[in-house]
Amino acid sequence: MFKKILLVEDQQSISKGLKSILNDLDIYNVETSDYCDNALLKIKASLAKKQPYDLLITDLSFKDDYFLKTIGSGEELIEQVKKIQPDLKIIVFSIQSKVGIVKKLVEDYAIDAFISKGRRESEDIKKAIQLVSKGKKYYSNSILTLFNNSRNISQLSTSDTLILKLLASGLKQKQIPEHFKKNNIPSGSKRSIEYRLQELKIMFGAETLPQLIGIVKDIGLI
Amino acid sequence: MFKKILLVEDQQSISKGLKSILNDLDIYNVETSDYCDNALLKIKASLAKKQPYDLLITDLSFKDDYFLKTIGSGEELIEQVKKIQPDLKIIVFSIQSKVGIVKKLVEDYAIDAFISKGRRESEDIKKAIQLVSKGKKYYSNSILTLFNNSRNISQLSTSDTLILKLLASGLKQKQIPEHFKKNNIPSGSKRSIEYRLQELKIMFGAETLPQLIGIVKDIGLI
DNA sequence: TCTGCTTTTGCGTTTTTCCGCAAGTTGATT
DNA sequence: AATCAACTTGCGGAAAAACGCAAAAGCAGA
Repeated sequence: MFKKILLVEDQQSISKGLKSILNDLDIYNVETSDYCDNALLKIKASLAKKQPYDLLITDLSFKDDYFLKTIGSGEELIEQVKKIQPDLKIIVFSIQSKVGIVKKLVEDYAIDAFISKGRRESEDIKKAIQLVSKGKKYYSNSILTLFNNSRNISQLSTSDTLILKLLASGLKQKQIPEHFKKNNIPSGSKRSIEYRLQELKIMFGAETLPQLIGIVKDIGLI
Repeated sequence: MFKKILLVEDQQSISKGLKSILNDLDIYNVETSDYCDNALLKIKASLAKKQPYDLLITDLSFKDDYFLKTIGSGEELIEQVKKIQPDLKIIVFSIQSKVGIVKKLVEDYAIDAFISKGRRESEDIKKAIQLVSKGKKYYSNSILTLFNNSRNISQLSTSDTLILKLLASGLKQKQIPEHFKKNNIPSGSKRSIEYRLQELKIMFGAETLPQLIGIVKDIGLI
């Protein structure tokens, strides 16, 4: 199991919550940092002292509170960390599972786990920590489906998420073309909406529209 | 604003999180209790000392850790509290928004706010506290729709939630009759499923099936 | 038991969604 | 400029969902 953990999270409540979950797993040596620059400094310092961390748990988005910050997101932090300590295990714990970012994290930075905040987060965290400590990967369920297909899912366009939001708000899919036209959004023909919903279903592994909405709600995409 | 608050919540992480949200509102005099019996004792004691609480924030479900507990749920706690201090404002903060329980809390015990944990909880909490301090009520969005209709929604049958779960899991609604038959669940004809989905849509104020699934996901019903 | 209400069920029609086909568009690569 | 792949769009038909109607079943209260 892990011996020295760094937790990077700016919302105090969440970081406290995570700590107590870690305690449940008999992990107590957890340091915290509430912004990325500070986290990177800590990692550098511990490397220099030859007492490196063996796990980094980080959020992706941080409040813009600090004047002197150079690293603004968990993504950048991970990029920097990989340069100085490539073997450090990384678990990302984020509310915004933007498909493109997740894909980049998994494929380019080879993060060891991705957990989306929300329902079942604590179970997910426990699972993730146990698996990662054994050298395995863990990606929370709904994220997993994103990688089970050949398509390029890096960028969900804003109009894709708009379609999903409109559906979740009660519009029938045949009403969406009208909405697109009214707001001068391109590519809004009936058949295009159908096509894109089809693609979205494939992308998220959904069989039906109701399931698709359920999944994107679970992921936190809308 | 409130001067003396009691927070009843057994998960330490959440109670810490709530405290920090309260701090954002410049509220610092918050006592906490992690099980119901203890909470009731505190309320009695403070009444006796003529320094009563003016707000109670409580969860509904608690872990079964304590040997000597007599009050096992937030619901029972509220029932007891109403007997000894009827004017105490009550905010319920719970993950399980079982429709029947919520309805009972609102209609029978006249709780001042109900917030379902999950997306947007901190905003909801802030809104709730501000409104309740002005003597108003606040029920988080998705719960509200439950009360905007004449129907008796106290009891969602288990097969109602089953239908919703099956839909969210990707079954087409025409496949549901087969599933009901296979598992010997009564009232599973195609037309019945249609009828009950119709009722559920009315109940939750949904126009379409995808929206219905979105709503029950938000509520945490499934 | 009778009465009135809700739920269940079947049937048939309308509406909506789904999807194949084919032609046109766009944008990147060679 | 030619090419290729992905996206857009329209048309039309198949599949599924939505819904009105009406009969039957179930159930609670007078």
